[in-house]
Amino acid sequence: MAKLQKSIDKRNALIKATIELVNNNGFHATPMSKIAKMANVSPATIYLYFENKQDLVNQTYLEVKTKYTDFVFNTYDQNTSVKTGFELIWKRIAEFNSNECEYSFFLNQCNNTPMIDEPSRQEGIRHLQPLLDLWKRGKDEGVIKPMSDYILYAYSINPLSSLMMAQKQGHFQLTKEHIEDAFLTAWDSIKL
Amino acid sequence: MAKLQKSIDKRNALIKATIELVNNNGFHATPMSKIAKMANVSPATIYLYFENKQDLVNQTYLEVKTKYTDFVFNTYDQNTSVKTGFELIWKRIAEFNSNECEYSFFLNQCNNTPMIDEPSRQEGIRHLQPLLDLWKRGKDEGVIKPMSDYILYAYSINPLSSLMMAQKQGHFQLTKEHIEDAFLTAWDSIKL
DNA sequence: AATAAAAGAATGAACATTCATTTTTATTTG
DNA sequence: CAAATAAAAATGAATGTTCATTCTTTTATT
Repeated sequence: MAKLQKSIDKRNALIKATIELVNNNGFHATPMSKIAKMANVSPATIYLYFENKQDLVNQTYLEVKTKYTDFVFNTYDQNTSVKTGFELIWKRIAEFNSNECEYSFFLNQCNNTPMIDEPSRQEGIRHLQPLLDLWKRGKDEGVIKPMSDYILYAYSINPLSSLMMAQKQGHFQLTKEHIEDAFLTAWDSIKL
Repeated sequence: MAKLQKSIDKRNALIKATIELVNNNGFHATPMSKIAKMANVSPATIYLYFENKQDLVNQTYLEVKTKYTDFVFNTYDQNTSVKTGFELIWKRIAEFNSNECEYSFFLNQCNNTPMIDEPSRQEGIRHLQPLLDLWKRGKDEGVIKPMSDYILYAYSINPLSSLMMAQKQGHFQLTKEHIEDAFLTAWDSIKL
């Protein structure tokens, strides 16, 4: 195997291990030694790839956030109605939450704890720009309530995280119908 | 001051310090020594009031959750329409989130991380029973969508937490109008 | 043979918890 | 009521462990 590929594999294994361990134990209860063990690597090797633990978790966050937004905006087409555009994005988010539960859970934890440092957090938010642009257009066209983006987000996107969390904790099983209901509810709550 | 009173004061100071420090640093980045210092107490004293760190944070969680539900259901009257009942509860939750930001933030962090152990988490959930009962009645009367309580919660209650988090991070300022908008949105999203 | 990557063991700091004393409060006795 | 004693509460320092990070040596690649 080529040298570079081997390095990438190691880095990926480290990031994967970080996600799994942090999801189960939280950032501070996840020792570097365990991350190393799970990635089949010596603790010292982590420091060839990352500056320190904070850097490891920051980079993990940005990597996951990038996977998220790449997936979410992949099918998005700017040249549609606001509603259609929103539906495309929303359903991709739902799909991601459902299929990539580990990633979603990790992002959720990052968003709700002081685990990630501020610059990385800011950069993570910037990835959502296409959705904010769509909402801007929706407000201009008078089809979306003229509310703060934070409120729109809180009402239409965040519920998906809550559902995912509830599902992860085994409280119930999300079905296709749930998703359809939830989408209509989301749209109802932001449309004019 | 009476002896017992003195003890309660110490315990309260410890719980207050725990909330503040965990809010800012997270559970595992909050050493017992700092909690002790902030409460003006020796580290050893903590162990007179709590078994260990996990017990301290579990008890803090239940205490805050109790404050929350006591406040939230205080004005609630079962003998009203479902909508009125929901409005009473919802607006109290909004008020609590807004006025007791520290408590809300703490609860939010507890709900989104593996910080609290499962039995305490379960007990915390049980406190919400009156709201679940109201939803049951609403579904029976045909005024609330026949969806899982988790979805109802995700759509009508969780957004408040998101807004509170956004506000705490200084992204925007919640006003009376925001709250009113948000309530209508919440009701729209669960009513039939 | 030279260089780069990786490893395991070592280091030192931070931490949760306990221990040995001291201080405060309550109780008994003259 | 006051002095003496017992009990409880509180403390600062000590303990043993865990951990992030670094150092030195070994292994793989060029």
